[in-house]
Amino acid sequence: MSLRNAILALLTVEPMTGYDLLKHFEASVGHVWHAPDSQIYPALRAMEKDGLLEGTDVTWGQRGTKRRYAITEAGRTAFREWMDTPLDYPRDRDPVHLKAAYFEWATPDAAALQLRAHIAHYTGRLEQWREKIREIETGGSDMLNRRLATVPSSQHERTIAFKRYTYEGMIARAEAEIAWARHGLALLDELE
Amino acid sequence: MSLRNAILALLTVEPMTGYDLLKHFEASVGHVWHAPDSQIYPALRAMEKDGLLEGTDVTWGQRGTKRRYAITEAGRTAFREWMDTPLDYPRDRDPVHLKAAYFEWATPDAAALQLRAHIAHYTGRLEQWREKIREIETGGSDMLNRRLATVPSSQHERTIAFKRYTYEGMIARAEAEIAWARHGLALLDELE
DNA sequence: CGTCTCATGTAAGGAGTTACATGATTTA
DNA sequence: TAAATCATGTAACTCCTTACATGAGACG
Repeated sequence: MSLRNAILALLTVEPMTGYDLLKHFEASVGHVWHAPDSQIYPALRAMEKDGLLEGTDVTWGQRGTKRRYAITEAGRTAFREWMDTPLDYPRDRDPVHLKAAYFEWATPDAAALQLRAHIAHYTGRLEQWREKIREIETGGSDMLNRRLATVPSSQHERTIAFKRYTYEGMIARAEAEIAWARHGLALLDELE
Repeated sequence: MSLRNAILALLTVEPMTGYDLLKHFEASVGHVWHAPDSQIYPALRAMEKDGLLEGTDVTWGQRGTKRRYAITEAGRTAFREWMDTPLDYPRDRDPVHLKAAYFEWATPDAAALQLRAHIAHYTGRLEQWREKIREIETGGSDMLNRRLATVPSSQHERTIAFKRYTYEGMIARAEAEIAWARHGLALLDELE
């Protein structure tokens, strides 16, 4: 249900088309929750059917139309409810650590390569998340600015703080992963 | 494909029935990769069909039979190949952090409750992973001992080191999650 | 006139969950 | 003899991925 709630979260700011949402998934929420077009469009139709959204056709250019979705009161309620409900934690299922447990079956070079890929992966993410925090701090985040415009200024601090807090968590995790992988490279050296 | 490889990893030690595997998933690999019976049994049949495993019916009690699966040479090769191949990293999709980004929509109490649940979740995992490391260190891990019996003693150090390394990674991650959630609780207090 | 962006889909398949089922064997 | 353990499934469903498709509008 997280996809639906990610969509609801974005639509609390303003009505959007599927394409708008797609772009926001790529540019902002996507750093925490990815969703491709093939998921978004059907989800929007289903959510409209369920009364969480209301879609209206908007003309686009000469002949074209696009569908703009607005969150309904039921949608807002559902989102608030989800926000107040504790999540289920899925059982652990971690391919990277599963593999690391059997590194004696890999060649040392292949193992090292994979640890370096792990570092590269999280280093890349780190950059992106740090960039998001920079955007938040400098007020350069479009989506956040539009969101702030919809809430009383007494809520601005909270709203900003939680976005920042989220990315800080992702960064801390990435740093832990990088440290672990570096430790693994050292271990491979030692064992050779 | 990780499920299949987790199964192959276990069967490199000795042939097992679906039920044996199920128990090992609950007790050892399951701390890194969970799999329920409804996944394991069909997977075993499919893997036998693909030539990765060879199943033989074994009598059990008076009338019963059970099927014991042994890894084939093709299975061993496939496992080694997987071990040498870098993983694809899935796109980020993290419900906890997604939610944290919109904590201003939750009541402060509900947000705090969820952060405490986060701490409780990872504290529990932490205990289990620490216990696994203790088992490894004291030689109290059945599965590891049986695995060690199948490899030359020159490989024992590596084999043990990687198991330990894996759980250390899980522990580091859990500690980062707990620290993040505590930070979140402090933040909620501050903002009130 | 071509290419990029905007716009929206379908279809097949893989992975995993939940619930529903059944029956033999061992052990207390 | 009852309960726990051993043993093995099926069916429906959700979520997500990958690939395949199409077409209009804007811009240079």
